[in-house]
Amino acid sequence: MAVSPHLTLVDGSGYIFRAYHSLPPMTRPDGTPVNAVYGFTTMLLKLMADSASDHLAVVFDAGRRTFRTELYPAYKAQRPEPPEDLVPQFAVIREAVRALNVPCLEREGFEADDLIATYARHARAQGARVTIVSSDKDLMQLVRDGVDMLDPMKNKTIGPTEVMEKFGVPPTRVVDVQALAGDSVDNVPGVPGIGLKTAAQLISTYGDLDTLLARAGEIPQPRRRQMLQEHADDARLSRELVRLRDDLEISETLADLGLTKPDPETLRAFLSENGFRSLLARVEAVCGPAPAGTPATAAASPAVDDYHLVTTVAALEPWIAEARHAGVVAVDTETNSLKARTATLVGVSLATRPGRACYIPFAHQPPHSGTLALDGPATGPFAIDDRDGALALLGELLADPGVLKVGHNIKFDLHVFKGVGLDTVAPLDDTMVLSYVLDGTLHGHGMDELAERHLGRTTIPFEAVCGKGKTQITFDRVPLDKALAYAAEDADVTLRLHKVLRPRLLAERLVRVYETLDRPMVPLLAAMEQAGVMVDPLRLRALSETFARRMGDLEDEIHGLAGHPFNVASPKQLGEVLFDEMGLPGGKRSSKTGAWSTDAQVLDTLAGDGHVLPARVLDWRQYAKLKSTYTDALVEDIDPATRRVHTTYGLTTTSTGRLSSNDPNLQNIPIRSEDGRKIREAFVAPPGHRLVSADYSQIELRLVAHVADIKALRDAFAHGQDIHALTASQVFGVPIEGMDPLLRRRAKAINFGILYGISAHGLARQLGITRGEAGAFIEAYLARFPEIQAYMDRVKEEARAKGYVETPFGRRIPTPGISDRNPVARAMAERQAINAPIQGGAADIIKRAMIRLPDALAEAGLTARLLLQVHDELIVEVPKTELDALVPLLRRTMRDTVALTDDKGRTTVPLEVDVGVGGSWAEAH
DNA sequence: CGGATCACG
DNA sequence: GACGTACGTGATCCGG
Repeated sequence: MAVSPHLTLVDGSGYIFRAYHSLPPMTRPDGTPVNAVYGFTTMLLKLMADSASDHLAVVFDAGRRTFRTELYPAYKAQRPEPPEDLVPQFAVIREAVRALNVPCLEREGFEADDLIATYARHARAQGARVTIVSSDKDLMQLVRDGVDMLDPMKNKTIGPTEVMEKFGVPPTRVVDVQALAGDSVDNVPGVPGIGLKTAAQLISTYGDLDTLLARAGEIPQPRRRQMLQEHADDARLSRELVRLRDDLEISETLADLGLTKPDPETLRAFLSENGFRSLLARVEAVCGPAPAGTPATAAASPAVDDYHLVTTVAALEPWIAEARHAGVVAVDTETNSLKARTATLVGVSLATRPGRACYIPFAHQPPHSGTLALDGPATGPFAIDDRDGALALLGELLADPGVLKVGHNIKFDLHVFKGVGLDTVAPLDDTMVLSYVLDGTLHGHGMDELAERHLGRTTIPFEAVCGKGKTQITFDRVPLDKALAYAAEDADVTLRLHKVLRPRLLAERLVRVYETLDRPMVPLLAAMEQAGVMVDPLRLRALSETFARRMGDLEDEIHGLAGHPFNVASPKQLGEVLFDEMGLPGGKRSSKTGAWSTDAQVLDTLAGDGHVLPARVLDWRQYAKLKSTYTDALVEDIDPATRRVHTTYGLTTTSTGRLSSNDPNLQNIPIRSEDGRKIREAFVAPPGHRLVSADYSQIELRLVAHVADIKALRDAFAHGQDIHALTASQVFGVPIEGMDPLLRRRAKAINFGILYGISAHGLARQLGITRGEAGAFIEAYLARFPEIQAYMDRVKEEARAKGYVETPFGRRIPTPGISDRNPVARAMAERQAINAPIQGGAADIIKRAMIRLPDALAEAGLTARLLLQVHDELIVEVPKTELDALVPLLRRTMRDTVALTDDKGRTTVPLEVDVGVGGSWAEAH
């Protein structure tokens, strides 16, 4: 059966910039930067593997001058030059495309978009389907029946519906809308005062641009009418600029663009030259099997994986010996649950070198069949012959100081091993943490994703082994042959990832961050999770009842006020009651869904105007939140065996280096409201103990004073002054003595704004003042503390030049959006870049203190233990008898483990720690 | 499963 | 008055 051809056209420039900005700097041995080359190559390889299309071409821009710059010299004139380390990569990327045997299309005097339009038209004429790979909105005008787009950023297909969402008109009218709205980034003039929304509305009303311009006199709004009449020629010019030319002469026919396998030797040569060793391993997959006699590459591994099932201690012994001999072993556990602390150990896999691994079953069930005996008697073995003997051997290996244990998210395995009495796993490395330190949140750190990315290997998905949804089985029910293939691969892949990632630490100067900040956190967090915190269920249940009663009363009152019952928890129904039925003023519709907004800000304004219903809903919401998220849910999270709640900390989740806490989240337990704070009374110390809470005072502002080197702030901190009052006195020119509390509150908001990468709008919103007033405050602030502006400029520049920013301790935080063409997205990336070293620096400091603490406690002979971390606060459980010794020790450890110093080692800003003690968290705080 | 809302630092 | 609003998280609920 003939299948219609399918042509994929890749917007090469978009791909290049995406590759460049999504990867940290990389260089090949001769110093040439290659991060964009590498990213581009992997993206194109992935596209070739995933795409169902049989024709492919990559289209490039040929230069800056095009027929459009002839027409209108300002067009795209303010585009910044590409980063200097990207320029030399353009030529290499064209080499990459050629090495992959993919045609490159480009034409002097035209943009890539025009070639794409032209080739798309020809392909359609020959009955082919077309997919354009790009996230450039300018290409959306080409979408039609048989032509769609693939946005590689979001991995999302763009068809007529998506174009309609973006522009408010069908693809055929996109150029008209763009002609009216213009584009400040590309210098397309458009008509002043008309943006995307208005343009779409006008075009929808009048049909097309020419009709609109002809009938502009009918526009009711005087200003809009005048603008349209005065700028009609600008609109026509704009249309010529944005409309793509699809009538270029073509140099290749559709047949010339047919997908062909690359020549393996050419491809190998290219990959070797650029040092893409991990990609070399994929050449066979891309080009077909290598001819006999091809020399093995550096990343060579057995052609067939050497995986073994180990069911006797006698068979296990040589594996342990092999691991000792190698000095490195990858370890992975299989369990019947994702709750590591309580999971049953089902099996363990070990990998001793790439491609060689074993699986030791500990608790597999006999195969399950509906009617017994139908498959004959179940035959073993389903577990290793001598469980205790095997665990003893394994325990020695795990504790052997001469053997590095490598795991992927090894914190999970530490809990599982602890569950079978194996307490010591050291030394250890974690490939998930390595990946996080190297690449931050540029991509996920799951093993499957990393295997694909770094090894070009598609791993067996868990669901392929255990199924999913209702029919999912636990791992102990998986037949041993499948369990072996899955589990051994996990250990194998972990070891291979370690070989790729560990050397990058040194090359990219991240050894210190990994070794002194994140790796030591792994066993420490495991111990904190294991310890848990004691929670009093009676206290929580009593609160639940109180909250339920108040909610019931409020609900009755709300329904009465509305005149009928409705679901108060439904923002949709509430919005209809408030704005459609009651006709209250001030309704805002969300731009996305068109639903009425009913958030606290909106309700608070209405309540302030004397409306009772919104005020009651605010109260109801507070109780609903406290009850469902905390008092009800936390009771369920108490482990009956320990009577404690055990959270799980995320070490590789946040963009800045902070921890996260989940299942349950113990980093967002209420404190700001009176009712909410009561929940902390349920977090208690066991009999004979106390909880101690110690938190850093103003740590992020201190970091600002340090990184931006602000003399006035440094002095204020050095002298222990009230920092917000000082700010108010500087900005508003009032004395500190007898200050108006309103001014101090405003200064405090400005200080927070600085941490967040201040904007007049954000500050205005926070303080309920006008944008102009907020702007004036910021101006006054920057005049008083001029170093802040220099810091912000410096950070933005660093982000643009390197693609990342750094904390004072060397942690790298990628800033992928920093050169985004969309000014809103770019501004957000800039604020993130400004905030990241501050938030991340504070995270580094508390991590250092946490890592130091167990040793400090041991040296002092104390048994107190760390239970919780909440970003700038540590909660420790301590026997009453140790209290007097612990409090000063904890304070000193947090305050003095890390010092903020200048390049001569002098302290720039001191740290301070507030400590509280009590029988509950509420009391201690 | 995405969006709205709201708890924390 | 075009664009959309401060930085970083996770849990719960609704509604398609």
